[in-house]
Amino acid sequence: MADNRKPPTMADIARIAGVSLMTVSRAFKPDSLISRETRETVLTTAENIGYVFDSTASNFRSQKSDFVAVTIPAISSPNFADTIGGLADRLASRGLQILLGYTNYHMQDEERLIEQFLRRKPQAIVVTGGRHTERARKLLQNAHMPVIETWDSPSEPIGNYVGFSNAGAVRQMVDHFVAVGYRRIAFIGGDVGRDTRGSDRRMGFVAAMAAHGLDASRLIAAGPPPISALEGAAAMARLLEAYPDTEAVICVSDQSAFGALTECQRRGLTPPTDIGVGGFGNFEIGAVSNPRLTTIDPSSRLIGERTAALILDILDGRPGDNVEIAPALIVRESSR
Amino acid sequence: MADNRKPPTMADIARIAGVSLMTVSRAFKPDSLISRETRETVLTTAENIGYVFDSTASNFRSQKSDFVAVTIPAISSPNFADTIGGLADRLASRGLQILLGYTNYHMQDEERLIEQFLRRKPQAIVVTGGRHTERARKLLQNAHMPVIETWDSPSEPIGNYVGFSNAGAVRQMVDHFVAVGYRRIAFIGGDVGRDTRGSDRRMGFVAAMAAHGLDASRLIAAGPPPISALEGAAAMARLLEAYPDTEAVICVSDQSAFGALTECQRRGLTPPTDIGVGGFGNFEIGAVSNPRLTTIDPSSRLIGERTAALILDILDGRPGDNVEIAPALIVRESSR
DNA sequence: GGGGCTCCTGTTAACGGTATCATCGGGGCT
DNA sequence: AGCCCCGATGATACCGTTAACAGGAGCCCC
Repeated sequence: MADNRKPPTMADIARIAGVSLMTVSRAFKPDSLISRETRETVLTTAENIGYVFDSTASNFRSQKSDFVAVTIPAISSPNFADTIGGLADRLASRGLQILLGYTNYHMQDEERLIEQFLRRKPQAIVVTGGRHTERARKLLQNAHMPVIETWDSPSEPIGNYVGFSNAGAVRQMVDHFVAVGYRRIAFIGGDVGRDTRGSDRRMGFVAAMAAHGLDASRLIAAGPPPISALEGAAAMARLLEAYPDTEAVICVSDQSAFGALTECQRRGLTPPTDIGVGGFGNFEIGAVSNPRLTTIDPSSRLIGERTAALILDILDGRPGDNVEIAPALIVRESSR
Repeated sequence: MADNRKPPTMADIARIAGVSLMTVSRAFKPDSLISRETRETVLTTAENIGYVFDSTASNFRSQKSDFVAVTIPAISSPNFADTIGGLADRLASRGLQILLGYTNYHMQDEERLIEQFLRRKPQAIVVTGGRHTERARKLLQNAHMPVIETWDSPSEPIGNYVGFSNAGAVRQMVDHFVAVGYRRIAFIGGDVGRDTRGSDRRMGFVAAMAAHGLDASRLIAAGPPPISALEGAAAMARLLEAYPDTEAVICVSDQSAFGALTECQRRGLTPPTDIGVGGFGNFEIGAVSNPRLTTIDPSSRLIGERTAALILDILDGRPGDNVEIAPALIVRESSR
């Protein structure tokens, strides 16, 4: 309990416990060769003098950290939070810690984050999406560590990926809408060029409409992503003014879909008969809204878990296979 | 571009650029004593050979990291996400990086996280709430670094705090409800003993009701925190079965309040006349629901910004003052 | 009795930066 | 001229842990 100037080190423990420094070090590694009682003596001594293990020194000497670096667009999105949760839980069992950063949906910020993270020599790096700045791509390629892209199914992956085609997911929704009879269908999303997953969904919408021989020009850009429920509502208002005969709307997220829904109701339009509404993400809000929202479930948590498994596979020298997640269309009362 | 076995170090740069190792080191510190052109030579060389700065070695030698450790109950809560956002943005300007962990509303998990984080020798540690395990308190007290508790106004702070009285915030809501005429008021929260901020709000409810001479026995525990909208709806159903004459309900969060609201509407009760509903947190959902939710705005982002400022004050040797945040009551259409 | 195990412990040398102090050239001042 | 100061650079030691290797004790088996 003595409060000296310097915090105690393993050398102090060694001296007090009457063993060598190396023995102290071994006492802190769970699977190392050391007798039960020696370990107990060491750990007790450590506890007594208030020793705190120095991860920095450990990482430095062994030339590898116990970090896995992860970048996501926004902390506050429930989807990405679920992914992080699955990832963190699975990695924790191996003593790996998440180093989390968010990009604000800016590739430039992502590049900066990646650069910062690489300085820590993480065991692996996980990024969201398959599009990055030129420099970021180069950094990742030269990083000499597992690189996992998530939430997308990139045509030219840097390393591995765990994700799905955002365009394909929206196609499912369009197919459903067309099948139940909607024809004049619109799309509400964020501004193009920032949120690449949102852009992909928009492109998927256009392609799917074209495949059905339908007009795909009803596109509303609601501002920089992520677009909120309020922005979704405002976009819905603009949509109905521009195209009053719109029969259905597909939104880039459940958040915005919920906003669009409330705007419809404010105007006396009752889903699903007056208008069909679809979202994306399977957020809780879509399950409690009235009517509940038709949506796409991207299996956010599963993405995280599979990413963790993939990382562990690669680190253990097993082959790391890309994972194609199959997003599920969930039909609820907001569409026929 | 040569892809040797070992990644290049400062020594390699020094050799190639024809300067000493120490000069290379200085070239990477922004405010160090080095001529403009020497620095440029060094940095260019570094870029050419694909050098990546080793933060671990740097932190190790200088015996201080550029981390600030932060624990929050859950990643997915918009409130904590905003706090993290404010904190991270302000700290980034000083090159400090957030080391984030979540406790799942478990003090035990928090203790484990704190122990893990302290091994990294962060510059400061930020925890959510003012209640911790005995051991966690001790660890923090002995940590020899700034310790900030947030989202609470602890009676016995470990170090400093940036927060508010959760009980006091709820008192404002009760006062408002009573002032506009509600009397038989209930409270919906999570199970007691886990989420201490939620428990504090519940206690604040009971105390405030007592102060008005009103009965405070209508307390519904809706499960382990955080309680979702669906759980809020279920709790509302139970509440109305147990106490059909309830005039108003205060919920521990906007999420649960929104669920409660939908359950009321499902039963044909129209706020604010048939029943009053209040939430907590000023989430977006309360601003887009119909009717919009009366709530408390805890200034989540401000908490993060003030926490960052407090940390920088202390690190710079300035006096660090505790910050009392004043949560604002926002009256909307869900209450009279 | 000796060779070859296994199990445990110790010795030594790093890992890649930075703190610290020394050195050196040149300009301004007395 | 002599002195000091200042900006720029270099030499060296060292941060706390672990990799790698070297024993030594005890045991089994031929």
